[in-house]
Amino acid sequence: MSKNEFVCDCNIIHKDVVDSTIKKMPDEFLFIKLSQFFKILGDVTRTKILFALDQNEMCVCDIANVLGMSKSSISHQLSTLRKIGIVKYRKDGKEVYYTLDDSHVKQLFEVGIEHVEHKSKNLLLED
Amino acid sequence: MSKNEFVCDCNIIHKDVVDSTIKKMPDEFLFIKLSQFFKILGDVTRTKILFALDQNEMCVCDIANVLGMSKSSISHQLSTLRKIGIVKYRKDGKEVYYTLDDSHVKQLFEVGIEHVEHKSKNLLLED
DNA sequence: ATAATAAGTGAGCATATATTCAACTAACAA
DNA sequence: TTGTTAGTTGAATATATGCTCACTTATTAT
Repeated sequence: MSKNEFVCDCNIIHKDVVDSTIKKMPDEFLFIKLSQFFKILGDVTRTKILFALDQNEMCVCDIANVLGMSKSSISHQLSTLRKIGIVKYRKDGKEVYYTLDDSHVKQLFEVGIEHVEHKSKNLLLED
Repeated sequence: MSKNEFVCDCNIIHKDVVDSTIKKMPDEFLFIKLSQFFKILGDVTRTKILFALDQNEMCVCDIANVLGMSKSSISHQLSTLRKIGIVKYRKDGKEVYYTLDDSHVKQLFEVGIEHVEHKSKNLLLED
């Protein structure tokens, strides 16, 4: 009787595969961190903000104008991005200037765009 | 009077920056597709499933056992992953075997893990 | 000091979504 | 045929989250 029979509502079909995969799985903490990071990129507004900041340093008002959204919503999102440390800012008078603070974001965009373009190409071929 | 004054509840601080950034922004469709793709990776369960499938081809029951979750929840998630085309499957008798169907996922994991490890290193330094 | 403006923030609302539960289908075995 | 098991699916529930609104803070100008 294996432990796993108590965990899931089905029998183990391939015990060897299951066991070897479990051994290779990183710990819970990494998965939580990893998915939290991807979740940040999983929102249109944040994706746009990050893409925009990758082009230029900008104040909140600038970003709001580029995206055509309210200062408040942008500020809320920037606060999210600040908390997980992928943007940084400097104050200058009344304005707060934001910049990208993560080299990985750019890399992820590149791979992500490659994916999107690859998939839309497939879509065309499927027609 | 610029168009943008009607779009946002604030004045444009840096019209040149705003305009040049707007020019560089890809169209809405790309942002939607891009964030949809990242959103898929922004869930702990899906991240684990994809990581597991990157190690081995597995049936639903196997995956459920590896993650310690119900068949039903895994099946729901696999359906999501199928719909956007990042996993594929083959039927063999009663079992359905899933595999990764996207080379980009692996790349994204690598960059993502790099990010997470970089950030946790920073966390240690800040103490 | 007072007014104006950039930015931040908490509450509330609307929407999205992850899991559970129960019912169902498909394939195999006795 | 009947029972068993792998997998799927729809509905319901609980939770998360993005935006708006109203208010506050900080800074500058008059």
